[in-house]
Amino acid sequence: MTDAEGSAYSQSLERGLAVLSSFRSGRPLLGVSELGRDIGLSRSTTHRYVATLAALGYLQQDTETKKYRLGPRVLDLGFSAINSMELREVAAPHLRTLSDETGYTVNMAILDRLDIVYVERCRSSRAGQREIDLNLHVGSRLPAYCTSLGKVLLAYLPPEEQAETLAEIELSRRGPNTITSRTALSAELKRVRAEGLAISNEELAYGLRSIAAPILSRDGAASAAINLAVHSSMVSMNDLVARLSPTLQRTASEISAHLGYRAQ
Amino acid sequence: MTDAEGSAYSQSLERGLAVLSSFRSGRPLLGVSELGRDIGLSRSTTHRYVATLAALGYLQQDTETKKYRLGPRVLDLGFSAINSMELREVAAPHLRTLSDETGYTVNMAILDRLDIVYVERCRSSRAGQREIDLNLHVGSRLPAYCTSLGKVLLAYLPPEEQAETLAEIELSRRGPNTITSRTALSAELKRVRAEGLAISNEELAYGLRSIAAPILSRDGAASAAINLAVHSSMVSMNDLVARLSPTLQRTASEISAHLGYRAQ
DNA sequence: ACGGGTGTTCCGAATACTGGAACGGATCGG
DNA sequence: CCGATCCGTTCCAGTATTCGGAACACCCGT
Repeated sequence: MTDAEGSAYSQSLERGLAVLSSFRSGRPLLGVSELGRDIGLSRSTTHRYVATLAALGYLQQDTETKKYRLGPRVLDLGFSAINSMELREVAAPHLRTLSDETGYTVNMAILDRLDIVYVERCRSSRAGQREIDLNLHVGSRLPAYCTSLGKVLLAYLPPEEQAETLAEIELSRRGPNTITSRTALSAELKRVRAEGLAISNEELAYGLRSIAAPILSRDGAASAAINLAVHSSMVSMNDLVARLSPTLQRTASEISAHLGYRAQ
Repeated sequence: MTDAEGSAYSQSLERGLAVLSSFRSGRPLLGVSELGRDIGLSRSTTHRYVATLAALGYLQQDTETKKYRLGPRVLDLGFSAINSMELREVAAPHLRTLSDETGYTVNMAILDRLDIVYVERCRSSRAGQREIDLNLHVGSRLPAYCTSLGKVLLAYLPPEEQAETLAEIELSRRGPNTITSRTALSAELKRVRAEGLAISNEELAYGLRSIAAPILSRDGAASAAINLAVHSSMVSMNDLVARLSPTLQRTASEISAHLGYRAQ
């Protein structure tokens, strides 16, 4: 096991982060033995990582059970990540305006391999409205291929990268209209790229419609995408595209412009 | 340098996390040399950590500048942290209701040593209202001693722990009414504990008023606090306490009850 | 009292880590 | 055009750091 990953690699760091990553949702409290079993390390080794993480504030030990939970220090990391995006800062006020003007929920997401990751979210201020939730919040992940945000982001990938990505995607059915054929998806992405607008009509889940537009950076790449999400009982597809897409696209262009993008 | 921290400590993990932590707000793009200088490591050693973090998706290399930025993987960590709190899930709907009822911004925070960390935030839906922002969002930190949330959390600390914490706090002036004497703060905390309500009248910043109440867990400790924040031009102090504190405290009690707290 | 679970500590062995040196590229100013 | 100087990256031998088995103290249900 001399150098499987190349010599420029820190085993300890990888293992320590593996410990940290074991604390996903649904497993908030973990013990040393349990963690060791998960990762495949002895209890003593695991304990050293855990102790280190605890000393640094990334983990906290529960005084009763002696098990560990994530510490507040971990929040810092996550939010440095979000805030290090000038993107988000620039976009936030535009998104709020868009949400207020339309009365619908607005989201912004980036692409991480096959997933999209929500980085900003403005819920509709319209009280009493049927909420589309799915337990979505900043940081949530969804598969790219069946969301309007994801399709925009995929569409603007450089050709080779897009091909590689598409090859990895597993096109499982998620909603009534999920695209399950690779050729159909490829064609759809071409269309999205041409129009600068992606539409998802119940591709992710029943009752869920959305349209999305790209945020373009200085070099013309899509660094993020924004969408408008509505419940199908509230807005028809025609209405969504005809009435709301201009506003959405205008907002996207404004944000792009603020980020230094110049249309040629 | 044999064992400064005790033998149960992983140097590599600490250093790797130090690399990650260097990416705070305002420094989104860092190079290997720069990082090495910050932490006090050679470029080669730093590079190994950086390469490891990049391979795992915690960092991304900018193709142009060859510098590194935080990767989406870091978001996962932060959000596992937040979501691993049943606290937050239980509280969210109550906070939304409270915000809708009152029309003001509602926050929830926990204590991390001398700071409070926001873990949930419901902005006032009342359009056009003067926004109190200070660039606050989930994950933001503020000093505990000059915020209503912080004073509640400090007030409910076990006596010894409270004493230790107070000893560490630096009481620098932040707003017109910041408490800058340790004895005054101690007396104030006693009052807060007795009343179950903390008030901050321009202690953190000019024009900022808030009241906060504790969320109590099964063992009677304050696991979090919630507040109502208003602009001083909008609501008088009397109004805030007389009209809004009952609603705030009721909401706090409801959340506490949901978490298993039983008043005796 | 027992067996099996836990978190924790200790230790010698060994391996994964360290940092100086060197390479290749980019960017600068002369 | 050319050194000078920064950068990220790779290589390497020496050793500090990490490894995991064993043992301890503790808690539990039997």
